Order: sequence, then structure tokens, then C-alpha cells
Amino acid sequence: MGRKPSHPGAAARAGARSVTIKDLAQELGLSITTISRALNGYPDVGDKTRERISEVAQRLGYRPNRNAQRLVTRRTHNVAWVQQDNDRKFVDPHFVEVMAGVLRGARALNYDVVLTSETPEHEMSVYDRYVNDNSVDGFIVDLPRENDRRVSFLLDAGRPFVVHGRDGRPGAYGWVDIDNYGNFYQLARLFVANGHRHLAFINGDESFTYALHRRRGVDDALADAGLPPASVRVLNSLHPMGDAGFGLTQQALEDPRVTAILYSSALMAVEGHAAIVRNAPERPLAIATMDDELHYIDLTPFAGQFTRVRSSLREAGGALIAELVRQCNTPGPGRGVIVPSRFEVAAGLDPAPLAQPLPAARRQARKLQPA
Amino acid sequence: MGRKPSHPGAAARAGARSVTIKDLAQELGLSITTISRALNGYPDVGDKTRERISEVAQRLGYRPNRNAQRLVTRRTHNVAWVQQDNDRKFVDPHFVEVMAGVLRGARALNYDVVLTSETPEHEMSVYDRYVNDNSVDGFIVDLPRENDRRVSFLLDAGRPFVVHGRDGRPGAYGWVDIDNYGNFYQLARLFVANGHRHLAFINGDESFTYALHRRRGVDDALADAGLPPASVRVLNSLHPMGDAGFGLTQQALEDPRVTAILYSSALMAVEGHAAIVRNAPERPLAIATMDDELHYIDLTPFAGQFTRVRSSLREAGGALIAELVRQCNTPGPGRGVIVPSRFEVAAGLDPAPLAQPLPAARRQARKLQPA
DNA sequence: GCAATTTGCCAAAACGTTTTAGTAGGCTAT
DNA sequence: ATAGCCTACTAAAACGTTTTGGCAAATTGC
Repeated sequence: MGRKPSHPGAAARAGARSVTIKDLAQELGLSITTISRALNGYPDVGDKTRERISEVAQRLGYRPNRNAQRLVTRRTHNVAWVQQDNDRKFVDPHFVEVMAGVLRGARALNYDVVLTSETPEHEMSVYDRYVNDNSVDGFIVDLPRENDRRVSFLLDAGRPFVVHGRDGRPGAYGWVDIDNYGNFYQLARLFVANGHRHLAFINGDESFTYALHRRRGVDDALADAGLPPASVRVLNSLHPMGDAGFGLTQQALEDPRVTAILYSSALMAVEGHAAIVRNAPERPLAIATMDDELHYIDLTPFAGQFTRVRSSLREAGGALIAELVRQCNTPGPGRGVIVPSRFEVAAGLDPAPLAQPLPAARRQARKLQPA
Repeated sequence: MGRKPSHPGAAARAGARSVTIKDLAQELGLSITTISRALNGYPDVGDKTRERISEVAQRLGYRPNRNAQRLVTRRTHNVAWVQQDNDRKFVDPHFVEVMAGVLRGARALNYDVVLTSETPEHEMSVYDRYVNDNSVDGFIVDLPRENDRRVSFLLDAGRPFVVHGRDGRPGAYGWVDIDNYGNFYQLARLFVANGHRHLAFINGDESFTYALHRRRGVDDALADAGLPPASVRVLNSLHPMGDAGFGLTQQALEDPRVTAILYSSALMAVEGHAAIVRNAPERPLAIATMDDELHYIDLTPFAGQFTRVRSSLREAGGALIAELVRQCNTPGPGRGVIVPSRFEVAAGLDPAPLAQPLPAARRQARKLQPA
């Protein structure tokens, strides 16, 4: 601050040289080695000297040139997030929520996040560039598919990275995930235990592992309860946004035997609720949804009506950056982290018309009936 | 690619030295000067030599070390976006939409975006750091208030920056904005011309200039038409997300004289529509909204019913990064850019019950009646 | 055929740090 | 008294580029 150039940009281009370690050395009559070591907390600097140095550094507004540091230390304190740019994905609120968590964590850990979008065709070239030009120390990979090419590439390149979700491959790599399989196994089991025999499951795109694992959880729960596969009708929303929740719910309602609907996202659950209110306000239906605690979506109006599996995506974001930074600082393979989920079971799980408020107390859950 | 380290991270930390300009020089029996000049397109390199160089560079997978380049050129090809981290702002879909545009443009211009979130209290220290440690070449500033401190700081620091919106100060700086004042002036004028005498305006937080300017546009239009200030009831949503649109619309409906509602965001308009359908399905109402062409929100169901002022936030994002890069490359002050808006006037502007489909043809707009 | 110009290349300095390998000088233990 | 060891500092190299200033050889102009 201080000087006022005639126009913005002048200082950046003209001779607005910022204060360097040499300036400090000159001012203090010390070598740049001592300055550097003092500022970086090495023990071989006298207490009085260290104090003089930090006083002058403060006064002159010294900030080490990041690029010089990066060049010599080979650490950038930058991580990359390469987002697919295909019009719809980017604005997915789930992504935004995770990103918010990552950014907050990065700030705390003194890392910066380089965010890039690229079309699927050129996506890998961005990874290739970042790996080879020393732009970043590591990568965050979101929304993996099975045997994701990004994971393959980064494993091969030997760079730190962490996946939000799992890509199904064996072997160690860094990831942060909820127990998608287990959560939906439990959910389906719970509904079966409460007498539901025909479920609809409005899931995401099962070419992504998160949705695939949820699907398997539901399928296995039904199979383990001795119910036929046809007990669940799975409807996939390829675009998590938009009107998928509404339309798919209407489809689900076509089967009169369906007494419960499971949603993979609160966004779709809320829209689905609207569809139910509109098309079948009197029909007894139980609803469960994954609740990622999106800051968009206010589920409080549905508090008593939706059974929820809650897990904060923002928290997952924090875990992602934490594991990535850990990898950057510690030799060894990446680690997997499970983020816990909390079940919040609605007051009554058995079918009830949504349009009416649910009675405060409902009868207890029936026992699981083996077929 | 190629070598397979025993675990991820090994290569990054261990001796996986990437190929440098010196390796090329060695391989080719040339000086590093010639390599550098060849690769950077200088004319004083023979054609045959240049070809040999790029062939070998290609074969060895040479990528210039970005940090070495940054150190010597003093250009990072990075720009910063510092986002306020206060739980709700970050997930604002308007922000995400602009960011998507910025990222797409940045990719095309070969720039990277460093995204940071910080609490309002510490926000300025991030700017301070980025200005002084050579992390970035410039800044993108979103959602300005009047006399925004970020603009003051960056003007003072003399760094390239561009504001999405204007902060009301005189003097030259870089910005990209729509004509908020003019758009809402026209909108209000149009409604008055169609006989509406009592409007509701569901606006954003007027401590942000975008909302303030819209408010002024509406106020001035009514004043110019000779209508008293009380002709418009302004309701401000401090949080653009959530249920603001629904609740504020209910408030707007309390005044039975209101025949038209103006919305500052399609998000609120859609919620408002739900409120109207629910609370006053038969009431004649005309609706207009700013349409930022959010990829979330599907306005097609309301195509005939909403009068829209359309302008793509994603496009604005592209203009932002374009102007910022221009500033980085050209001496001189920043420039202002107006992004155009398109009016799409609904078939019938005069009051009509929303619950019924509008007739295909309506009578012509009445002439403006001076008071 | 010779001077002037152009062409094609290069050595060395610079960017601003960190790190390595020291070195004086004072202190301790014997 | 002396060998050995701390303490507090430093010179120089290194990181991997770009850029400056120059210099031979080839080409051109006359």
C-alpha cells in the first residue's frame, strides 16, 4: 500500500519492485542466509538477531516471493481441482458444497486451490500439464466412475491425490467417502422391516460409483430379506439438477403397489414431494433421502416426514484437503477415510398420506418377516 | 508417465526429476538459450534447428517449469478469486454461474484461477498476501458494495483487477456489469405503460450495488411517470437462497392493490410463483424477473407467463476474465464493459390469473396515461 | 573482392529464495 | 593448556527459466 500509481496495473508492470530478502540483509547488515533461517524458524539464529530481523521484516512489509520459494523447494502449496465443464455438472450444488469445505480447509492449512474447468475430451491434458509443469503439489478428484482414468493417471504419475468417493479399484490410494453401500443397505432394510414390500429408488447416474454402490446396497438388502429383485423399482436421474426429481417421482407413482420412495439426493426428494402433493396427496407413502446438508436446501419443513441419512459434504471437503496435505507432507501411500453418516428416522416409517401432518406417535416398527 | 513408483507420492518427493531445458540442450548439443528462444517463437533460430528442438522436446515430454518461468518473467498466469466464506454466499448459484464462465474463459486464455474463501474479517489479508507474494497477476472481485474496500485496496496497490458489477465510485477501473438501472427502469416503465399502478419489487440486498441500482431504476421510472413513491412496495431478500421468494411473495400479496410483481432473481420468481399458486391462484398478477440464465433453474414452464430480462451470467464471467487478462497485458487503466440484456415480454402483461393458461393473443398494450 | 548486413547461435547474468557446507570464536572438560 | 564442542553466523551453489549483449559465419551489395 502507500504509493498511488496513476492507473491500476502500473505498479505491477513498472518498477514497483517489492522488498526482497536482500533488502533486509542490507538494512540489517546480515547475510541473506541468516534472514532466511531466522524467518523459517531455524534454531541457529540468536534470539536478539531473530527479533531484529522480524521487526525489520514487518516494518518493510517483506513477503517472500512465492515463486522463488516454489522453485527451490519444489513445493507449491497449491492443489488442483479439475472440474468437468459440461454445462450442467459445474453448477451441481453437491460439488459446490464439497468445494466450500475444501476451500475452508485449504485456508486453514495454508494451501491454495487452483480450480480449472475443461471439457471431458481435453480433461486429461490438464492433469498431464499440471503433473509436469510443477503447478501444483496434488489433486482432488471428484465424482469418480469405476476404474476412473484420472485415478489411473495419477497413480501412474505418482502424485499425491485424493478422490472424493471410491473408484472401485483394489489397492491403496487416497480417498474420502461415506459408506454409500452400507447406508442404503440399512435404509432398505429399515423399510422392509417396517413392512414395505415395494420400493422405488430414485438414484443418481449409476455410472458414478456413489450411485452404483447405493444401488447395490438396496439390492443386497432386499435379497438378504428374501425379497425378489422386482421389489424395488430403480429410476436413474442422469442430471441431478433440473426437474428429475419431479418427473421420476411421477413415474414411481405409476406403480400402485409402491409404498415408499428412496431418494439419492435431498434436491430430488424435495421435488418429489411436490410431485406427490400434486399428483397423489392422499396416497400413503414413506420417504427417505440422503441428506448431504446442502446449504441450498432447507429440509426443516419436511423434518418429521423424511427419513434422512445425513452426512455433511462440506465436512467431506475438509477431510479431502486434510488427507491430500497429509500425503504431500508424508511419504507413503494415500489413505482412505470414511466420513460418518447419521440416521434420522422419521416418526412414522410406514405409509402415511403426505398431505396430512403425521400423528405425533406411531406404532412400533414391525419385525422383519423372512419370506 | 511411464515409470511406476511403488506408491503415490514417491515420485513427487523422491528423485523423479522432470526433464529440463538443460536436458534438451545436452541431447541436442545446443545452448539452453537457443532452446528457450526456439520454444518461445523467437525469429533468430534456424528452421531446421527449431524443428529438431520441438521434436526432441515432444519426445522427452519437456514442460517448462512454471515456477522458474514465473520467477523470471514476473507473470504467473494466475488470477485470484477471493470468495467470502459465510455459509450461505458460497453456494449462491449466481456466483457459481459466473465462476463457470470465468473458468471457461481462463482455460481458453491459458490462465489459471486460484480460488480462496475467507471470512469477512480476514478477507483483506488474503488480498494483501496475494498482492505482495507474487502469487497472482490480478483479481476478480464479485458482488461489490458501494465504495467497496476491495476496490480501494486494489486501486491503491496498483494491481490489475476487474469487478463484477460496479461499486459506484467515479474514476476508471475494470468492471463488467449489466445495465441494472436501465433494465429495471424499462421494466417498471413497461408495467406502468400497461396500466399497472401498484407494483411489488422483490429485490436483493440493497447494500449490494446491483440491487441498489435496480431499486433506483424502478423508483425513477415511477417518478418519471408521475406516480407516487408508494406505488411500489420493495421487499428485500437478504439471502438470495432459501425460502425468501416464497415468503416475500406472500407479503407482497397482502396488499390487494398489487397487480404486478418484479423479481430480482429467477430463483425467487419461481418460488414466488409457487406462493401465488398456493395462496391466490385466481388473482390476476403480472410477473417479471431478471433472468440470469442460471443452469439450475428451468424457466421454460413459465415461458409465456414471466416477462424476462435476460442476460447470461456465464457470459459475464467470460467478459470478466477477458478484461482482466487484457489489463495484465496492456498498460493503462481498466475498462468498463456492459453486458447486453434482452427483454422478453410475456404475451400479456396486464393482470391475469396465473393458474389459468394465458390466451394466445391479448389485446395490445394500453398507452401510457400521464397522471 | 571487400565491406556491410543478416543469420544463427551462445555465454553469462538475472529472478529471489533455500540449503549445504562451512568457519570463527567462545565455552567446557580434562 | 588444549582438544573438543557448542553458538551464531556466512559464502556459494542451486532451483530452471528468460533475457541481454554479443559474436562468428554466411549472405548481400557494390
